[in-house]
Amino acid sequence: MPARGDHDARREDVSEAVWRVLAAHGFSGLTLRAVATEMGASTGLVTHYFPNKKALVRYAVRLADERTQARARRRPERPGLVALRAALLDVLPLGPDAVTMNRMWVGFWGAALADPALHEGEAARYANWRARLLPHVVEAQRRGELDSAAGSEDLVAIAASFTHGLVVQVLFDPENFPPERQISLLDSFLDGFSGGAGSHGRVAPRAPR
Amino acid sequence: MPARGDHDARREDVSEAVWRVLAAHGFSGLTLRAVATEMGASTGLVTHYFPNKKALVRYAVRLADERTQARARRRPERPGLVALRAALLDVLPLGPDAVTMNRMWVGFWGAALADPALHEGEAARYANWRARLLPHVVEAQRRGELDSAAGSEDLVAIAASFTHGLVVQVLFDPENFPPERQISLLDSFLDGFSGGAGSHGRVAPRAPR
DNA sequence: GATCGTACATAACACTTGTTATGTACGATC
DNA sequence: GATCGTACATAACAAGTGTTATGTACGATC
Repeated sequence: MPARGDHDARREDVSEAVWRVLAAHGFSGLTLRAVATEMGASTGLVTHYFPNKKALVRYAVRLADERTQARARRRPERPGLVALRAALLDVLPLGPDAVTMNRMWVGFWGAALADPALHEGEAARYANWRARLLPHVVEAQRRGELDSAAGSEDLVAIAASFTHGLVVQVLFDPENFPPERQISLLDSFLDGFSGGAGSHGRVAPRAPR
Repeated sequence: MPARGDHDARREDVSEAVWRVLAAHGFSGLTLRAVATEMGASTGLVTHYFPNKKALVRYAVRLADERTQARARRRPERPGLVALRAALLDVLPLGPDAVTMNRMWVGFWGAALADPALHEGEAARYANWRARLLPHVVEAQRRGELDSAAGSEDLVAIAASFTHGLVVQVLFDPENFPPERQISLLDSFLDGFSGGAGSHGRVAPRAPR
C-alpha cells in the first residue's frame, strides 16, 4: 500500500498538469481529458484523486500559490528596497517556468472574475501578496530609499499594479520585453519612487545575469 | 428591405451582448445560447449575422477596441502630462460601464493567450495603445513635466503596466479601490515620475467628481 | 494462497456545445 | 396580389463535456 505521501504527491502531479493545460489552452480548454492526456493517463486517474472539476481547480490554484509563496519565503533577503525589488522580480516572467505560471494565472483571472468562489480566493491572494510586500516598502521608506510622499499601502498597490500589468504585456509581446528589459523597466519604475531626486542613478544593482 | 446600416447595427447589438456575457460569465461561459438569451433572442439571430463563433468574437472584440479609441480621440486634450493622465484615467474602471468593459477585456486575455489569432490581435492592440500614449509622454518630457531619466518608450510601457495592473486589482477588490482611490493612485504614480523632486505636490488637478 | 482495498483504465450516461437545416412571417418588387 | 429575398425562430445533429459506473491488475494482509 502506498504511503500517504504518495497520494498527495499524485494530487500535485495532477495539479501541475492543470497548470500546463491552463497555460497552453486557457480556462475554456481546461477539460478533464486534456489534463489526463497531459499526464499521459486517463480521466479515471483524475476522477480518482478529485471528486469533481471544481475541487481540482481549487486545489491546483491553491497549490500554485503556496509554491510561489514558499519560494519567496526561502530566500533570505536584505531588507528595504533590495528586498522589494527581489520580491517583484520573483513575479516577472523571466524564464520559461515563470512564463508558464504567469500564463496560467492570467488565464485563471477570467474564470475567477466570473465564479464567486474563485473570485474570493483570488482577492484574498492579492491582499496576501500586498501584505507580504508591505514591510519591504515600509522599511525602504524608513531608510529613505523610497519616497514617503505616498502612503505605504498606496505604494504597495502601485508596485503590485505595475508588476502584474507588466506581466500581461510581456506575455502578449515577449519579443518586445526580453528579461533584460523587464528588469530595466522594473528598475526605472523603482527609480521613480526612490526619494527626492528622481534621477540620481540606480538604487539597486543590476541583476548579475 | 432594411438599410445596410440596420444590418451593421444589429451586428453591433450582438457584439454588445457578447461583451456583457463575457464580463459576467467569462470566456468559458460565452456560448451562442448565452449571447442569444442575453439579447432576448434565439441562436438563429446570432448565426444569421455571423458565420461562426470565431468570427463573432473577433468582431465583438474589434468593435470594443474601436469604440474605446473613438471615445479617446474625441476629447480635445491639453498636451503633455494632462493628456497622459486623461488617457490613463479613461481606461480605469471608474464607472459601471467601464467595469463591464474591463471585466470583458480581462476575461478575454486568457482566451487570447491560448488562441494564436486572438493573441496576435491583442498584441497589436497593446502596441497601438502604447503608440497613442507615446506622444503625450514625449511632450510631457519636453515640457519637463515628466522625468527624462527613463526613455519615452520605457515610460509608456511603465505607465501602461501600472494602469492595467491597477485595473485587475480593482476588479478583484472593488471595495478596496473606489474611484477616488484609483485616481489618487494614478496621481501618486505620475507624481513619482514628474521631474526631479518627487514630492512637490500634484502636477495634475484632481478630477472634479 | 485466498481476500481485500487501492489505483487506476474503460465505458457509458445525460447534457451542452457549435453548426446546419428547415420553417415561416413579412415587407419590398413586379 | 403573386413572388421573392430577408430576418429571424425552431429543431435536429454530431462532437465534446463532467460525472458515474464497472472492470481489473496488484501489492498488502491474514
